[in-house]
Amino acid sequence: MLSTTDIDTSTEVAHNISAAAAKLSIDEAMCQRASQAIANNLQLLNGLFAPPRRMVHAGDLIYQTGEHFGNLYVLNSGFFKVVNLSLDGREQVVGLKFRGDWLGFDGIANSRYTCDAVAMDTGEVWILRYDTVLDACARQPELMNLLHVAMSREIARDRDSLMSVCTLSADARVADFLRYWAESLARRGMRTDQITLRMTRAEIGNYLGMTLETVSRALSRLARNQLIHFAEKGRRDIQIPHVGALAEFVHRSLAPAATVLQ
Amino acid sequence: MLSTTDIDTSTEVAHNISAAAAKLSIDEAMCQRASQAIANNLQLLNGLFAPPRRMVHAGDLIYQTGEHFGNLYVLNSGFFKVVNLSLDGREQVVGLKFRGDWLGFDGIANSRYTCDAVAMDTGEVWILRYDTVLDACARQPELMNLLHVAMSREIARDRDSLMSVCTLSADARVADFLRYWAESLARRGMRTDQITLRMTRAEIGNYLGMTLETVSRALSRLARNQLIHFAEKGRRDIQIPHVGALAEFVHRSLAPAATVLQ
DNA sequence: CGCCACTTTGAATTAGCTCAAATTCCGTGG
DNA sequence: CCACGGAATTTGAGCTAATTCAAAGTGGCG
Repeated sequence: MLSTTDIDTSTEVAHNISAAAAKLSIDEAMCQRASQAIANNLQLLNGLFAPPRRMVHAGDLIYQTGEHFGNLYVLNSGFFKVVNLSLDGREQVVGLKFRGDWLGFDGIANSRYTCDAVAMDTGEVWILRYDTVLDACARQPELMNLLHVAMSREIARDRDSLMSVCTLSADARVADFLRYWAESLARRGMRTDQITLRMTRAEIGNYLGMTLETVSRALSRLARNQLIHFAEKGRRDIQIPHVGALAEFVHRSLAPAATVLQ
Repeated sequence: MLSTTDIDTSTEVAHNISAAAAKLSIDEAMCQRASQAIANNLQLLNGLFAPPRRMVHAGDLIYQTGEHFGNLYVLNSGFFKVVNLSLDGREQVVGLKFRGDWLGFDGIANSRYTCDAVAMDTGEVWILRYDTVLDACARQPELMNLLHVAMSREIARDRDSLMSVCTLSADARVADFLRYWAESLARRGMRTDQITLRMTRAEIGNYLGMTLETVSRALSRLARNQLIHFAEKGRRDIQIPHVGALAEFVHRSLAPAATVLQ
């Protein structure tokens, strides 16, 4: 476990806790609402812009580091990864995107995209010209809010990723990754008992800041402890009998000693 | 070094490289422009809103996890940290903020702030009601752009943080942290040859995903190798003879073997 | 001036990495 | 439909970077 600095937060701690709880607890009703909200948002965008669509397949680039910025993208279906590239050749998966998510915000600041956006499966991307969106925003407060909420979510999610990488053990990080993936599906009305990872162990490891071997070992340990099961054939399909158990495991793995994986 | 997945980016690689280069190279002229741009932005905001100001001191909370969202904050002076809290009590420094930066974007998505924003020194914060900003945005494209650019920057910066933590060794991470801090000062027209860290080793370690001892050792190694010097008295003040040398060290530490710190 | 928080440094331990080999999977072409 | 080959995965063994634990040193502030 890594160090946690002691930062003064004496006041309103109880308030904090209950608010933080809101980050986590995921139930059926919430998922339905989330799914409906995503559908509504897509409908709103469709009504406003009737945007051109692009079908993509695994490996297709939506946009690329250094490319001139001009479009934002909204994902109607599919699974996508965002890959940061550094000068010295490092590649880092910094985000995963699903139906209803936006792509391209990183390009606004410098009129160039600062990462690659890559499809991990067949999907449909809606293309919105940023200029057009801005114009519409000025007239449609609802749209402006939608846009800001999307950016705000991305900021909050990125921070959670950093916290994961900085504070969790490898096993917990993998468990948390699966929980996040399942939860992302749940919020979009998809089943979560059986999920198909669209990423290799190497990609997962890259995203989580560990080697592919460590990912493999962590998955094996989770399976040995019944937190997940592999489908008979193919190790890309993973059964998650109870998503809550993964969250619980992450929590448990923070406790000083005692009950961890075998 | 951690794994880097092989992701297909065969096309336009040269384009990528030069674009990625733009992320890094920092020169005098660029800093002057950046500093001027920040001043202009602050002036614009002041003209539009004449926002109420708040003087803060080290340790003061600007806002707190769970608190109802209503304001955005613009930093006129000072140094600030953003701290993510998790249900289970983990604390993670997820961002550092300086003059011209905004605080509070994380609150837009769920009408509650999802982290704490804390002053690390004396400073002045401008308080903007989000409603008011939205109204003004609808009439002032320039303001809307300003806001989006600020959010976009934050997204891009968060990704860079994640990449640092995931791909760099402890020594390189500390060096990169110092480089980032110095560069942030440079972009605001402040001197960078002698900087004062406003964070304890524990806080730096938390931010970088390592223990305070590792931070201390890394700083000692950097000093031993003349990349930095400690002021005669007090280990909070650090001299950086040549910021570029830090970037070069980070780069060098990525090379398979050879020349690393002693 | 003395306390307390922060920092440094050392020694021992360990989580996760590297290297290596065996196995499984999947797409392709016969 | 099946055989083949390359890519992905698993697992083991040894190693190393970073952690933990401990103790001494230092500095700022009341």
